[in-house]
Amino acid sequence: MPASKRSIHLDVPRDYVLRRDATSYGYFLLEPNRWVPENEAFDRTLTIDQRAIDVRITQPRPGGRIVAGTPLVLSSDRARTKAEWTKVRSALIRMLRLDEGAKVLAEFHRLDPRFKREGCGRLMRSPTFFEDLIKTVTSCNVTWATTIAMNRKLCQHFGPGSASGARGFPSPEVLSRVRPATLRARCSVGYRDHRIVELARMFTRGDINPEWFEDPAHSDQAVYDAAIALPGIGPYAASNLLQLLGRYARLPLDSEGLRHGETVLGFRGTDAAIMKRLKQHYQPMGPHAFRSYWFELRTSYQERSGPSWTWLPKRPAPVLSRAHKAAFSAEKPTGTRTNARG
DNA sequence: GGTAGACCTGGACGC
DNA sequence: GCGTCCAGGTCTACC
Repeated sequence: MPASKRSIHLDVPRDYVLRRDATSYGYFLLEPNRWVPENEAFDRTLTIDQRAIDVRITQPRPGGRIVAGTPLVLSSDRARTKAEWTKVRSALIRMLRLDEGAKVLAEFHRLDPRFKREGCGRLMRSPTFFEDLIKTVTSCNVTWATTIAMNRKLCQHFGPGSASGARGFPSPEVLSRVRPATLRARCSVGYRDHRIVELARMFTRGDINPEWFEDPAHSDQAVYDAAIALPGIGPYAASNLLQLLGRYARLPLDSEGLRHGETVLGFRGTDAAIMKRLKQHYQPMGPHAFRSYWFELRTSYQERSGPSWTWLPKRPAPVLSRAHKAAFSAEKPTGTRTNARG
Protein backbone atom coordinates (compact mmCIF):
# COMPACT_ATOMS: atom_id res chain seq x y z
CA MET A 1 0.00 0.00 0.00
CA PRO A 2 1.74 3.22 -1.13
CA ALA A 3 2.01 6.12 1.32
CA SER A 4 -0.75 8.66 0.78
CA LYS A 5 -1.25 12.26 1.87
CA ARG A 6 -4.10 14.72 1.92
CA SER A 7 -1.87 17.65 1.08
CA ILE A 8 1.54 18.34 -0.42
CA HIS A 9 3.71 21.32 -1.30
CA LEU A 10 4.48 22.47 -4.83
CA ASP A 11 7.57 24.56 -5.51
CA VAL A 12 7.11 27.63 -7.71
CA PRO A 13 9.44 30.09 -9.47
CA ARG A 14 10.87 32.75 -7.15
CA ASP A 15 8.59 35.46 -8.57
CA TYR A 16 5.34 33.47 -8.35
CA VAL A 17 2.32 34.97 -6.57
CA LEU A 18 -0.80 32.78 -6.67
CA ARG A 19 -3.52 35.43 -6.45
CA ARG A 20 -1.91 37.54 -9.16
CA ASP A 21 -0.84 34.75 -11.51
CA ALA A 22 -3.71 32.26 -11.17
CA THR A 23 -6.19 35.03 -12.07
CA SER A 24 -4.07 36.46 -14.89
CA TYR A 25 -6.24 35.14 -17.73
CA GLY A 26 -10.04 34.99 -17.99
CA TYR A 27 -10.14 31.20 -18.15
CA PHE A 28 -9.79 31.21 -14.35
CA LEU A 29 -13.48 32.19 -14.33
CA LEU A 30 -14.48 29.17 -16.45
CA GLU A 31 -15.47 25.84 -14.86
CA PRO A 32 -14.10 23.55 -13.66
CA ASN A 33 -11.91 26.36 -12.31
CA ARG A 34 -13.27 28.08 -9.21
CA TRP A 35 -11.38 31.01 -7.74
CA VAL A 36 -12.52 31.76 -4.18
CA PRO A 37 -11.82 35.48 -3.61
CA GLU A 38 -12.55 35.48 0.12
CA ASN A 39 -9.91 32.79 0.77
CA GLU A 40 -7.70 33.64 -2.21
CA ALA A 41 -7.83 29.93 -2.96
CA PHE A 42 -7.98 28.27 -6.36
CA ASP A 43 -10.24 25.22 -6.48
CA ARG A 44 -10.01 22.93 -9.44
CA THR A 45 -11.59 19.60 -10.30
CA LEU A 46 -8.88 17.69 -12.15
CA THR A 47 -9.33 14.49 -14.10
CA ILE A 48 -6.68 12.01 -12.96
CA ASP A 49 -6.85 8.44 -14.31
CA GLN A 50 -10.40 9.07 -15.59
CA ARG A 51 -11.52 10.10 -12.10
CA ALA A 52 -12.39 13.58 -10.91
CA ILE A 53 -10.34 14.87 -7.99
CA ASP A 54 -11.00 18.13 -6.16
CA VAL A 55 -7.84 20.05 -5.39
CA ARG A 56 -7.51 23.31 -3.48
CA ILE A 57 -4.44 25.43 -4.19
CA THR A 58 -3.32 28.08 -1.69
CA GLN A 59 -0.15 30.04 -1.06
CA PRO A 60 0.71 30.48 2.62
CA ARG A 61 1.68 33.94 3.87
CA PRO A 62 4.71 33.77 6.13
CA GLY A 63 4.27 36.45 8.82
CA GLY A 64 0.94 37.42 7.25
CA ARG A 65 2.65 38.90 4.18
CA ILE A 66 2.53 37.81 0.55
CA VAL A 67 6.00 36.54 -0.30
CA ALA A 68 6.62 35.71 -3.96
CA GLY A 69 7.98 32.24 -4.51
CA THR A 70 6.39 30.71 -1.38
CA PRO A 71 5.61 27.08 -2.27
CA LEU A 72 1.95 26.34 -2.91
CA VAL A 73 -0.07 24.01 -0.73
CA LEU A 74 -2.19 21.50 -2.66
CA SER A 75 -4.90 19.83 -0.63
CA SER A 76 -7.57 17.32 -1.49
CA ASP A 77 -10.71 16.06 0.24
CA ARG A 78 -9.04 12.73 0.96
CA ALA A 79 -5.58 11.17 1.02
CA ARG A 80 -4.07 10.68 -2.43
CA THR A 81 -1.33 8.30 -3.50
CA LYS A 82 2.10 9.48 -4.55
CA ALA A 83 1.24 8.58 -8.15
CA GLU A 84 -1.93 10.67 -8.01
CA TRP A 85 -0.09 13.66 -6.56
CA THR A 86 2.54 13.36 -9.29
CA LYS A 87 -0.20 13.71 -11.92
CA VAL A 88 -1.86 16.57 -10.05
CA ARG A 89 1.49 18.35 -9.86
CA SER A 90 2.14 17.94 -13.55
CA ALA A 91 -1.36 19.24 -14.44
CA LEU A 92 -0.87 22.30 -12.24
CA ILE A 93 2.59 23.01 -13.60
CA ARG A 94 1.04 23.37 -17.07
CA MET A 95 -1.98 25.25 -15.82
CA LEU A 96 -0.13 27.80 -13.71
CA ARG A 97 2.88 27.92 -16.09
CA LEU A 98 5.26 27.03 -13.31
CA ASP A 99 7.71 25.73 -15.92
CA GLU A 100 8.11 29.31 -17.15
CA GLY A 101 11.03 30.53 -15.05
CA ALA A 102 11.60 33.96 -13.52
CA LYS A 103 14.27 34.54 -16.21
CA VAL A 104 11.66 34.54 -19.00
CA LEU A 105 9.53 37.04 -17.10
CA ALA A 106 12.58 39.24 -16.49
CA GLU A 107 13.11 39.34 -20.26
CA PHE A 108 9.51 40.51 -20.73
CA HIS A 109 9.95 43.16 -18.01
CA ARG A 110 13.09 44.43 -19.71
CA LEU A 111 11.09 44.95 -22.91
CA ASP A 112 8.03 46.35 -21.13
CA PRO A 113 9.05 47.75 -17.72
CA ARG A 114 5.49 48.92 -16.94
CA PHE A 115 4.69 45.50 -15.48
CA LYS A 116 7.95 44.96 -13.59
CA ARG A 117 6.76 46.46 -10.29
CA GLU A 118 3.57 44.42 -10.12
CA GLY A 119 5.53 41.46 -11.46
CA CYS A 120 2.80 40.17 -13.76
CA GLY A 121 3.57 38.41 -17.01
CA ARG A 122 2.68 34.77 -16.46
CA LEU A 123 -0.66 33.71 -17.99
CA MET A 124 -2.75 30.89 -16.56
CA ARG A 125 -4.26 28.28 -18.88
CA SER A 126 -5.88 24.82 -18.73
CA PRO A 127 -4.24 21.58 -17.62
CA THR A 128 -4.61 20.15 -21.14
CA PHE A 129 -4.40 21.42 -24.70
CA PHE A 130 -7.80 19.85 -25.38
CA GLU A 131 -9.47 21.96 -22.69
CA ASP A 132 -7.74 25.11 -23.97
CA LEU A 133 -8.95 24.29 -27.48
CA ILE A 134 -12.59 23.77 -26.47
CA LYS A 135 -12.56 26.83 -24.19
CA THR A 136 -11.27 28.89 -27.11
CA VAL A 137 -14.07 27.61 -29.39
CA THR A 138 -16.64 28.48 -26.71
CA SER A 139 -15.24 32.01 -26.48
CA CYS A 140 -15.80 32.80 -30.15
CA ASN A 141 -18.79 34.82 -31.34
CA VAL A 142 -20.51 35.02 -27.97
CA THR A 143 -20.55 37.35 -25.00
CA TRP A 144 -18.25 36.36 -22.17
CA ALA A 145 -21.19 35.40 -19.93
CA THR A 146 -22.34 32.90 -22.58
CA THR A 147 -18.83 31.41 -22.63
CA ILE A 148 -19.07 30.99 -18.85
CA ALA A 149 -22.47 29.29 -19.24
CA MET A 150 -21.26 26.93 -22.00
CA ASN A 151 -18.30 25.74 -19.93
CA ARG A 152 -20.48 25.30 -16.87
CA LYS A 153 -22.94 23.15 -18.84
CA LEU A 154 -20.19 21.15 -20.58
CA CYS A 155 -18.79 20.16 -17.16
CA GLN A 156 -22.22 19.66 -15.61
CA HIS A 157 -23.50 17.30 -18.33
CA PHE A 158 -20.35 15.58 -19.62
CA GLY A 159 -17.60 16.06 -17.04
CA PRO A 160 -16.54 13.32 -14.61
CA GLY A 161 -18.01 13.73 -11.11
CA SER A 162 -15.87 13.99 -7.99
CA ALA A 163 -16.79 12.69 -4.52
CA SER A 164 -18.03 16.17 -3.58
CA GLY A 165 -20.32 16.30 -6.62
CA ALA A 166 -18.15 18.81 -8.49
CA ARG A 167 -17.51 18.12 -12.17
CA GLY A 168 -14.28 18.08 -14.13
CA PHE A 169 -13.82 19.06 -17.76
CA PRO A 170 -15.14 16.48 -20.24
CA SER A 171 -12.57 14.30 -21.96
CA PRO A 172 -12.17 13.99 -25.74
CA GLU A 173 -13.37 10.38 -25.43
CA VAL A 174 -16.67 11.41 -23.84
CA LEU A 175 -17.31 14.37 -26.15
CA SER A 176 -16.44 12.32 -29.23
CA ARG A 177 -19.35 10.00 -28.41
CA VAL A 178 -21.93 12.75 -27.86
CA ARG A 179 -24.41 13.50 -30.65
CA PRO A 180 -24.00 17.12 -31.81
CA ALA A 181 -27.73 17.75 -31.32
CA THR A 182 -27.49 16.53 -27.70
CA LEU A 183 -24.51 18.78 -27.07
CA ARG A 184 -26.40 21.73 -28.50
CA ALA A 185 -29.54 21.01 -26.50
CA ARG A 186 -27.76 20.51 -23.15
CA CYS A 187 -24.90 22.97 -23.37
CA SER A 188 -26.33 25.78 -25.56
CA VAL A 189 -23.29 25.66 -27.80
CA GLY A 190 -25.36 26.46 -30.90
CA TYR A 191 -23.70 25.89 -34.28
CA ARG A 192 -20.46 24.97 -32.47
CA ASP A 193 -21.98 21.52 -31.76
CA HIS A 194 -20.51 19.72 -34.80
CA ARG A 195 -17.20 21.54 -34.46
CA ILE A 196 -16.72 20.57 -30.80
CA VAL A 197 -17.63 16.92 -31.43
CA GLU A 198 -15.38 16.80 -34.49
CA LEU A 199 -12.46 18.28 -32.52
CA ALA A 200 -12.99 15.64 -29.82
CA ARG A 201 -13.09 12.89 -32.49
CA MET A 202 -9.89 14.24 -34.04
CA PHE A 203 -8.24 13.90 -30.62
CA THR A 204 -9.42 10.35 -30.07
CA ARG A 205 -8.43 9.32 -33.62
CA GLY A 206 -5.00 10.88 -33.16
CA ASP A 207 -5.58 13.42 -35.94
CA ILE A 208 -4.80 16.11 -33.39
CA ASN A 209 -1.62 15.27 -31.51
CA PRO A 210 -1.27 17.59 -28.50
CA GLU A 211 2.41 16.76 -28.20
CA TRP A 212 3.01 18.12 -31.69
CA PHE A 213 1.30 21.39 -30.77
CA GLU A 214 3.27 21.64 -27.50
CA ASP A 215 6.61 20.97 -29.21
CA PRO A 216 8.71 24.18 -29.16
CA ALA A 217 10.75 22.86 -32.10
CA HIS A 218 7.98 23.84 -34.51
CA SER A 219 7.78 27.40 -35.81
CA ASP A 220 4.98 29.75 -34.77
CA GLN A 221 3.80 29.80 -38.39
CA ALA A 222 3.65 25.99 -38.58
CA VAL A 223 1.61 25.81 -35.37
CA TYR A 224 -0.66 28.65 -36.50
CA ASP A 225 -1.24 26.92 -39.87
CA ALA A 226 -2.09 23.65 -38.11
CA ALA A 227 -4.43 25.40 -35.68
CA ILE A 228 -6.31 27.41 -38.27
CA ALA A 229 -6.95 24.22 -40.25
CA LEU A 230 -9.01 22.85 -37.34
CA PRO A 231 -12.83 23.12 -37.37
CA GLY A 232 -14.12 26.20 -35.57
CA ILE A 233 -10.69 27.82 -35.47
CA GLY A 234 -10.20 31.07 -37.36
CA PRO A 235 -7.51 33.78 -37.15
CA TYR A 236 -8.50 34.98 -33.67
CA ALA A 237 -8.81 31.49 -32.19
CA ALA A 238 -5.57 30.25 -33.80
CA SER A 239 -3.63 33.22 -32.41
CA ASN A 240 -5.20 32.64 -29.00
CA LEU A 241 -4.15 28.99 -29.10
CA LEU A 242 -0.60 30.12 -29.84
CA GLN A 243 -0.45 32.21 -26.69
CA LEU A 244 -1.97 29.33 -24.72
CA LEU A 245 0.89 27.22 -26.09
CA GLY A 246 3.42 29.75 -24.80
CA ARG A 247 4.01 31.58 -28.09
CA TYR A 248 3.38 35.26 -27.47
CA ALA A 249 4.48 36.97 -30.70
CA ARG A 250 1.00 37.01 -32.30
CA LEU A 251 -2.00 38.99 -31.10
CA PRO A 252 -5.43 37.34 -30.95
CA LEU A 253 -7.33 40.50 -31.80
CA ASP A 254 -11.08 40.42 -31.23
CA SER A 255 -13.75 43.02 -30.50
CA GLU A 256 -12.17 43.64 -27.09
CA GLY A 257 -8.88 44.43 -28.81
CA LEU A 258 -10.67 46.91 -31.06
CA ARG A 259 -12.34 48.52 -28.08
CA HIS A 260 -8.98 48.76 -26.33
CA GLY A 261 -7.41 50.33 -29.44
CA GLU A 262 -10.17 52.91 -29.66
CA THR A 263 -10.85 53.80 -26.05
CA VAL A 264 -7.49 53.32 -24.34
CA LEU A 265 -4.94 53.86 -27.10
CA GLY A 266 -7.02 56.44 -28.97
CA PHE A 267 -6.75 54.79 -32.39
CA ARG A 268 -9.27 55.95 -34.97
CA GLY A 269 -10.49 54.57 -38.30
CA THR A 270 -12.01 51.39 -39.66
CA ASP A 271 -11.75 48.11 -37.73
CA ALA A 272 -9.06 46.95 -40.17
CA ALA A 273 -7.08 50.16 -39.66
CA ILE A 274 -7.29 49.83 -35.86
CA MET A 275 -6.19 46.18 -36.05
CA LYS A 276 -3.20 47.21 -38.16
CA ARG A 277 -2.22 49.94 -35.70
CA LEU A 278 -2.55 47.54 -32.78
CA LYS A 279 -0.13 45.13 -34.44
CA GLN A 280 2.34 47.97 -35.08
CA HIS A 281 1.92 49.22 -31.51
CA TYR A 282 2.95 45.90 -29.91
CA GLN A 283 5.46 44.85 -32.59
CA PRO A 284 8.47 46.22 -30.61
CA MET A 285 7.66 43.70 -27.85
CA GLY A 286 8.65 40.92 -30.27
CA PRO A 287 8.21 37.49 -28.67
CA HIS A 288 6.34 39.08 -25.74
CA ALA A 289 3.84 41.14 -27.78
CA PHE A 290 0.81 39.31 -26.42
CA ARG A 291 1.92 39.67 -22.80
CA SER A 292 2.27 43.42 -23.32
CA TYR A 293 -1.14 43.67 -25.01
CA TRP A 294 -2.88 41.44 -22.52
CA PHE A 295 -1.55 43.06 -19.34
CA GLU A 296 -2.31 46.49 -20.75
CA LEU A 297 -5.88 45.31 -21.38
CA ARG A 298 -6.05 43.74 -17.93
CA THR A 299 -4.77 46.93 -16.33
CA SER A 300 -7.67 48.84 -17.88
CA TYR A 301 -10.11 46.22 -16.52
CA GLN A 302 -8.55 46.43 -13.09
CA GLU A 303 -8.66 50.23 -13.04
CA ARG A 304 -12.42 49.98 -13.38
CA SER A 305 -13.17 46.85 -11.39
CA GLY A 306 -10.41 46.22 -8.93
CA PRO A 307 -7.81 43.46 -8.85
CA SER A 308 -8.61 40.31 -10.83
CA TRP A 309 -8.41 38.21 -7.66
CA THR A 310 -11.56 39.95 -6.41
CA TRP A 311 -13.61 39.03 -9.50
CA LEU A 312 -16.33 36.39 -9.66
CA PRO A 313 -17.95 34.80 -12.69
CA LYS A 314 -21.42 36.28 -13.06
CA ARG A 315 -24.54 35.35 -14.91
CA PRO A 316 -26.67 36.44 -16.63
CA ALA A 317 -24.58 38.33 -19.08
CA PRO A 318 -24.93 41.99 -19.80
CA VAL A 319 -25.04 42.75 -23.52
CA LEU A 320 -23.23 45.99 -23.96
CA SER A 321 -22.34 48.16 -26.87
CA ARG A 322 -18.64 48.59 -27.49
CA ALA A 323 -18.80 52.02 -25.89
CA HIS A 324 -20.64 50.75 -22.85
CA LYS A 325 -18.23 47.87 -22.45
CA ALA A 326 -15.56 50.44 -21.85
CA ALA A 327 -17.40 51.45 -18.73
CA PHE A 328 -18.55 48.03 -17.55
CA SER A 329 -15.90 45.57 -18.55
CA ALA A 330 -15.22 43.65 -15.39
CA GLU A 331 -17.11 42.67 -12.35
CA LYS A 332 -16.48 42.72 -8.66
CA PRO A 333 -18.22 40.45 -6.17
CA THR A 334 -20.27 43.44 -5.08
CA GLY A 335 -22.43 43.03 -8.16
CA THR A 336 -21.18 45.14 -11.03
CA ARG A 337 -20.42 43.48 -14.34
CA THR A 338 -17.70 41.37 -15.92
CA ASN A 339 -16.39 41.07 -19.39
CA ALA A 340 -12.82 40.19 -18.61
CA ARG A 341 -12.70 37.54 -21.23
CA GLY A 342 -10.36 34.74 -21.91
C1' DG B 1 -7.96 38.26 -52.23
C1' DG B 2 -11.89 40.68 -50.52
C1' DT B 3 -16.72 40.90 -49.05
C1' DA B 4 -21.43 39.62 -47.66
C1' DG B 5 -24.38 36.90 -45.19
C1' DA B 6 -25.61 32.84 -42.41
C1' DC B 7 -24.74 30.53 -38.30
C1' DC B 8 -26.72 30.64 -32.78
C1' DT B 9 -27.40 32.30 -27.97
C1' DG B 10 -29.08 35.25 -24.63
C1' DG B 11 -29.78 39.94 -22.80
C1' DA B 12 -32.01 44.48 -23.72
C1' DC B 13 -35.75 46.83 -25.21
C1' DG B 14 -40.35 48.03 -26.96
C1' DC B 15 -45.02 46.83 -27.15
C1' DG C 1 -45.04 37.41 -22.39
C1' DC C 2 -43.69 37.95 -27.02
C1' DG C 3 -41.13 39.74 -30.93
C1' DT C 4 -37.20 42.20 -32.51
C1' DC C 5 -32.57 43.80 -32.33
C1' DC C 6 -27.87 43.26 -31.32
C1' DA C 7 -22.97 41.46 -30.29
C1' DG C 8 -19.68 38.07 -31.06
C1' DG C 9 -15.75 34.99 -34.70
C1' DT C 10 -15.95 31.43 -38.26
C1' DC C 11 -17.25 29.58 -42.56
C1' DT C 12 -18.80 29.50 -47.25
C1' DA C 13 -20.32 31.35 -51.50
C1' DC C 14 -19.62 34.70 -54.61
C1' DC C 15 -17.34 38.44 -57.17
